[in-house]
Amino acid sequence: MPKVTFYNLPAEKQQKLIAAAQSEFSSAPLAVASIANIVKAAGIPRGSFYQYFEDKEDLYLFLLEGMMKERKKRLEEILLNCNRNLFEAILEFYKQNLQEEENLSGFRRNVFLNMTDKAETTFSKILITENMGEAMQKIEALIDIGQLNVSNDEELIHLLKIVFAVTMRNQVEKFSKNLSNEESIANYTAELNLLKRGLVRPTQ
Amino acid sequence: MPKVTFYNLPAEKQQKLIAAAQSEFSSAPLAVASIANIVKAAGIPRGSFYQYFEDKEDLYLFLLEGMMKERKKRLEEILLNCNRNLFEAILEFYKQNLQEEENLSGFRRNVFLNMTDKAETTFSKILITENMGEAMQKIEALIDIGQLNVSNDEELIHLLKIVFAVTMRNQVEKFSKNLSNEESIANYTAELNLLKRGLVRPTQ
DNA sequence: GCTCGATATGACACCTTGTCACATCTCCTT
DNA sequence: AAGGAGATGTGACAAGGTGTCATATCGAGC
Repeated sequence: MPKVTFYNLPAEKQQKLIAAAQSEFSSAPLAVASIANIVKAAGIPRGSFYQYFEDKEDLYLFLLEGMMKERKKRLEEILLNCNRNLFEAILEFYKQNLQEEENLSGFRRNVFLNMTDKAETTFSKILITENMGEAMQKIEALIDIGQLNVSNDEELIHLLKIVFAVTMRNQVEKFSKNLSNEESIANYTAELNLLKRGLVRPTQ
Repeated sequence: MPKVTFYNLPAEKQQKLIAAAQSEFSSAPLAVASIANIVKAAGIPRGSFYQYFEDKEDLYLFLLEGMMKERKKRLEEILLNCNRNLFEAILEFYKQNLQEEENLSGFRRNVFLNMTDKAETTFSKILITENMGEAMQKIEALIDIGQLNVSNDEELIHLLKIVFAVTMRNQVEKFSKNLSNEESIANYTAELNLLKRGLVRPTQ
């Protein structure tokens, strides 16, 4: 996370640096992106960069967290619009993500195609707030648990992790195989339906 | 993949290079590992390295593919031992993986914590052979599809992709949160059970 | 106007990668 | 046995990346 000096910067300068970083991380994955390019685009000297962030990854995760928070907010809105139906909402969320990615920068693409554990942890906060208690109440306000085949909080967390894993895999596949939006949505829908009804044939 | 010159090398020299690479990639993820260390450990000049492999990533994916093939073979054995029951077998497979990782090199750890799309694609071949036809027949020889809640090949592929995604996520979580084997197996078992019975409460 | 801690700056040491001109080997032909 | 062509081996090197540090500058309080 940024150092205090970054937050003390005039908002304008912060934005310029963020924009420069977004641009660089859009055209190159973390390992390939260069600080030289970022500071050049932002118009700051190299030494200053290290006043604001620990290193390249620090800045990267900061951007990622910003994106994640914004996505989380969007998902929560969709959930409320879908009567708290998790599966309806997550599909709509997925569709909207693909839509946005059509225009949007390649940042998400690079994130998905190079998923480090730190990025994944940051990302998983979209769906999963892990710590029991207060956070669970918020989840239960957003998701109609009555519809789900779980009997306690622990199972609910597992369910969310499953949905997260499947969603991520489809996103990655979309980028890595260059699927069309329609193909990807069809795949994702099929997998969600499988998830819903169960992978094992019921014994009668 | 390696160039022909690599395969023309005496087996001993090949092995030394592979061992050196394994060691380097065990102590550092792809982006951090250095060719200098590998060639030093293998006792070959830097220039030679580029006769054998395109670059660092080429070697990395080659190692990964070797590991994947070996894992795939192991999974197939387990499937046959488990009467072709996919879920029983995949759990046993998971357990054995954790066991091995206790002693084994940190290579797998670094792979899981830094999953690029290329690595994931290589890896997904453990379970999924994608191309229809011949490959599907092999899958059907190994997995008792009668137990599964699918009605065609396409759905079967989706099912396998789901299982792959969930398995991967648990592996990553195991490493990234430093879970004990027992914790990780308990989580994985819980998620498999959820998958089997379905995430949505059946409407009566 | 002075002082001191915080911030800004860019030259620099150190490290990596991939290449290339040149040396050496291998094996076929004569 | 000599020659030669193509494959392979080799390490010095250019280009470029990272993080640091000595030094300059700023800014608030007295």
